[in-house]
Amino acid sequence: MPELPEVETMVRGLRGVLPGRRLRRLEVRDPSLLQGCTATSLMRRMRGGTVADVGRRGKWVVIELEGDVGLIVIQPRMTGGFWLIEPDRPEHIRLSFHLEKPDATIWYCDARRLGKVSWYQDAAVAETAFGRSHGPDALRIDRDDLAGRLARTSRGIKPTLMDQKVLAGIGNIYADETLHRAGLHPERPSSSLSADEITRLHRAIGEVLARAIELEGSSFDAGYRTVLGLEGGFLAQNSVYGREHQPCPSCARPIRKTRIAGLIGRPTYYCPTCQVIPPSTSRSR
DNA sequence: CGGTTACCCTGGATGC
DNA sequence: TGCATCCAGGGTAACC
Repeated sequence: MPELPEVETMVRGLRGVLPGRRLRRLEVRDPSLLQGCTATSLMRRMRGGTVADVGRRGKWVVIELEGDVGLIVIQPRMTGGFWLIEPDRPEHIRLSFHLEKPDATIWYCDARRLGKVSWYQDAAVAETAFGRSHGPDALRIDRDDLAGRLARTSRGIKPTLMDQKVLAGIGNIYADETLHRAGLHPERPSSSLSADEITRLHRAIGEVLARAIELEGSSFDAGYRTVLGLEGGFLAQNSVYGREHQPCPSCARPIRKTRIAGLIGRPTYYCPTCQVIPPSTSRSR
């Protein structure tokens, strides 16, 4: 579920609590999430460690420990999330961070278990691993870098925006919102965008993500919540995602829901009036 | 190599 | 109520 704004919200929540705290014990309740390390080795390493910092790389949550303890990287994927409080006691707990002074527990939960947890020796090793599968962070990429990356591919602009190797952090919701804000059809070949369109798109990415972070991300159903168990407010103010048949905020014509090439089984929402493919760049369908 | 699809998992919503 | 079906915010291996 979580895309950049949801992960950023998790990280901000954790950052208020974890840095400086000593970890009495890390409990791995579901070893199948671990990548490249065993539950025993991870628990042994973490025991007694002190958290130095919590950060975000794309959609990764990075928890760095002091000394040579290394760092834990958590990829929440679709349904992963953290809980700082006990509403009842969350379901689907996969990791428990048992803190001390005062005693407290932070849970990492993941209903669908698609998320991943890994351990890295140090920040440089983690950075290298990240770089192998990711481009620049969507909040930091500059306009010309984005332009160069789009020029290199003819696939639809939406699958390209969601490709973490191109830029890191955008998923299905924010791709749709960004493209609507920029007035671009999701199937426009990436390399067909004009300089002006790229500038618009770059600006829309920054604006949409910043707004979503302010509103603490997007919640629906029983999915994503902030670390305090609260719903994010973005989907109450967004333009297209999840709004099939509802009026476009710009032109009031109905939003359309569809499926597009390159994105298997995932919905795409757009405004057929505000987001059109110019005749010169249309592809046969 | 670029682009696309199958598949990983499971809970919740919807429909009959 | 019970059961079947569909749906989902991500990512990667494998395929054409």
